[in-house]
Amino acid sequence: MLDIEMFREFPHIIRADFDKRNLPHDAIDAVIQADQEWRRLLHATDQLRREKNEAARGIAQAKKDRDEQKAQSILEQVAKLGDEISNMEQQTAEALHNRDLLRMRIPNILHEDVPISDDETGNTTHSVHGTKPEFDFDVRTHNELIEMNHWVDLKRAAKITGSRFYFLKGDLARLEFALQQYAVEFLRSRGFTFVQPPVMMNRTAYEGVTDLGDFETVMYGIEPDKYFMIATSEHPLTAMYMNETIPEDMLPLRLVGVSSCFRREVGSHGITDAGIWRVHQFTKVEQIVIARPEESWNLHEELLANCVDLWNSLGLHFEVVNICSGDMGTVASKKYDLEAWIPGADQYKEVVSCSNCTDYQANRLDIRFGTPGHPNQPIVHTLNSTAVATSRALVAIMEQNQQADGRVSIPQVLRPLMGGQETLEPCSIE
RNA sequence: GCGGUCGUCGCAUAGCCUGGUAUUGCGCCGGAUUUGAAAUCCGGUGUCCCCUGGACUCGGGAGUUCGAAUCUCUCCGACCGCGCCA
Repeated sequence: MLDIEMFREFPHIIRADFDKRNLPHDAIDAVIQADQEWRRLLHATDQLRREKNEAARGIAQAKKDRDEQKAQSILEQVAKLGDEISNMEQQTAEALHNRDLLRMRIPNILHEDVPISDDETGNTTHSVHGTKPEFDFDVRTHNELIEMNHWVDLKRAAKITGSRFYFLKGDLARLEFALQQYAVEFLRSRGFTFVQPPVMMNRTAYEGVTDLGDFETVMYGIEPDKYFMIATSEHPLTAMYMNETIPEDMLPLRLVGVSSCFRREVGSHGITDAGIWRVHQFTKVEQIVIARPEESWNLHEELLANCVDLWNSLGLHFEVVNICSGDMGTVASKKYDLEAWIPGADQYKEVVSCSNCTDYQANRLDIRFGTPGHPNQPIVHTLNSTAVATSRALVAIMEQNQQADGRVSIPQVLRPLMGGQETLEPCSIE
C-alpha cells in the first residue's frame, strides 16, 4: 500500500507510474476523492464532538454547584448532539474503509530499471548461467520420469485430496529433503537466520503482505477459524514484525524460511503445467530481508547473487530475467526471475522470483526502524526471494540430469546429504 | 476442552471497587549547567485532522450513560493449573 501522503503531495509520481503500466488514472482519482471525502467527514464529526464536549463539561460544574436545573438543560442539549455524532461517526468510518480499499488496489511504484512493456514478452535477459546440456538420446519430460521411476503418485493423492496434489516417494523425496537442508545451510553461511514460520495467518496480517485479489484466487481459507494457509513463507516472515519499531542496529535483518506453501491456482491449466510443475502444495526455502530504504537496492542485488550462486552450485543451466512493467504484479517495485532450462518442454521456466517490495508491505504492516517508542520513525523496506521451490528444482534437476536409462544424476553438492549416492534409483513401491 | 489470573503511551507502573477525560518512574529528544562527561535542573516524548485550534486513544467490538480505562456483554490474546495429545 502506498503512503497516503503520496496521493496528497505527489500524485504526479503515481500518475507517471500508471502511464508506464498503461493503466487509466481513474483508480488514482478515486483514492484522492475518497480521501477528501473522508477528511471532510472527519472534520465535520470533530466539530460536532467539540460542541458536545464543551457542553458536557458544564454538567460536571453545574452538578458541583448543585444547580440541577442548569445541569438538566445542558443534558437535553447534549442528547441531541449524540445521535448526530454517532451517525457521522459511522459515515466517517465507512469513508476511511472505502479509501483504503481503493488505496490497496494501487500497485507499488516501479523502479526506473524496470523495462516498459504490456506483457511478459517485454521481460529482458539479465544474464545467462551454466551451459545447456546436450543429450544423445530422446529426452523425457519430468512427467515421464516420475512415472517410470514411481517417484510421484498423483492418482492416489487425487483420491484422498484432489487434483494437483501428490505423494513424493523414494529417492526423489530424499532429494527434496536434501535440497531443503542444502539451501538453508547455504544461506546460513551467508548470514541468514533460519526461521520456521506458522503456515496459517489471520486476515489482518495477510492483507499487509499481498494483493487483495489473492484472497479469492490464491489462498486457502480455513473454517471456522478464519485463517489463511500461507502461499509462501515470505508472508509470515515479512508480517512477523508488524506494528513494531526495529532497533536500527538490527538491520538489515536476513532470514531464511522454510515452509510448505499452499496455492489454489484458480484458473491455471495447461499441458506445460503437467506433473509436479504447478501444484497446490510444495516446499520452498525463502530469503527475506528487512532493511533501511537506502540499502534495499544493494540488498536486492545480494539476494539475486545468492540465488545465482546457489543454482550454479547445483550445476544447472538457467538465465536471469528482468521482469517488465506489464508482468510485475502489485507488490514489487522490481523483480528478477530465474528461469531454468527444461529440456522436455524445450523452454526456460520460472523457478525463482526475487523482489524488492520497498515500503509497500511495510506501510500496511507499519514496520519502522530506529529507537523503539520514538515517534514518526521511518518505514523499512522489505525484500524477498526464492532460494529453492523444491518441486520446481526437482523438475529442473530431473530433466537436466536425466540419463538414457531414465535415472537421474544427483548434483555433486547434494550427494553428501544422500549418503554419497550418485544417482536417483527407481522407487520400489509402485 | 475445563478452571483461574490478566491485558493501561517504547518498557515498567497508578487509576477500576465508588463513572467526570491517564499518574509516576525508566528510556529517548531538546535546553540549562560543564573544557568534556556524569550527576542535577527545566521542557518535550501515542494517533489523526482543514494544525494559532480541535478530535481521538487504556487488547478489539458492542451496550448502559449527558459522560466509560472504570459498569455490563462478547470476541481476541498472554500466563498458570487440570484434561487430552506428537
